[in-house]
Amino acid sequence: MERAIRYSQKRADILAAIQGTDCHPSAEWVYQQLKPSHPGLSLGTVYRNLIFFRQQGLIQSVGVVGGQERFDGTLTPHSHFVCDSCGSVLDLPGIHPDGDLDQTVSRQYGLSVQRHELTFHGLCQSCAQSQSNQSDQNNKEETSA
Amino acid sequence: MERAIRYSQKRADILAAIQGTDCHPSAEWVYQQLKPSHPGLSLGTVYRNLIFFRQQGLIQSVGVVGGQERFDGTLTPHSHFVCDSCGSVLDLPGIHPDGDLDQTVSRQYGLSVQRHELTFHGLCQSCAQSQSNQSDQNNKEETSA
DNA sequence: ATGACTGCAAAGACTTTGCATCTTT
DNA sequence: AAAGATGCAAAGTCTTTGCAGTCAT
Repeated sequence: MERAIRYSQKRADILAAIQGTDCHPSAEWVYQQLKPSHPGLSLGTVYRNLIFFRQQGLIQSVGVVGGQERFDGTLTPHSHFVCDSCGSVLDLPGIHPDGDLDQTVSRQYGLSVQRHELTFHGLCQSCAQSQSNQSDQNNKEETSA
Repeated sequence: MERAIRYSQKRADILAAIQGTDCHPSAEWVYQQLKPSHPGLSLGTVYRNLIFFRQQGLIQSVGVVGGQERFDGTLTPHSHFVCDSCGSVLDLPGIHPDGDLDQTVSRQYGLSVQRHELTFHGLCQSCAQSQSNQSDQNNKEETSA
């Protein structure tokens, strides 16, 4: 017998929160986002629904950034950029390897490849800027010392 | 003043353990591996050295698999395969995107890209096999019931 | 001797889970 | 009414950290 699925208002709103942002939220972010409209919301419920949505294929995980798992409501193929300074995650819509790559790797290595992730790391625009300001200031202090 | 670095035997052995395996070990794995030869080893020391080696650029992180961070002593460009069933991590030496890709993304999106990771997911050979055996058995049970 | 490294254990952070209660169907 | 979903809080995992003692230079 199939297990029935009930769409509570909270469940729907948790999914909508993920799908309605491009910040690749963590469980905590979703919880804080919905707390005003759902005062009785529990963090455990958010976690349980994230697991549920991922099992249903409605969202995917972007991986763990700074100790927290981050999620993505966009399912079309795309890559990600992770800022190693502030932890922000950006979509890179145009960037993705060939669709045949999974099959190529499967054959070449005798594996059953189902998907791949291409993730870039570095500094986002604002972190790169503040870091260069920082080093400007350090240089100034060094030379004036 | 530069901070002096002292190479204790434990530190050297922790690094050697990582560099001497292709299993992409976790902190716990390194700890269990070295415990026989270093009975007084502490897990905290392993963690501290992993952080140290990564800062020194001697190892890199493969990311978090099944809740545990996994490390890699191989620094040449290559991709990884993660088995979503057993959590094993494999190197894919031949597979890696163009070297220019980081620069392309930097320009296209106004970011300061420093590196990228290409990671494949699916089932390793042995997990794919046992899973197909499992479903064979399930089919048998269903049809005979 | 100095300062870096380590062991130990406590603390921290994130996530999962058991159970009673509430909701959806 | 039945079964799924939730709240709450405890527990579980992995990792970090403070402090006192040890070790390399």
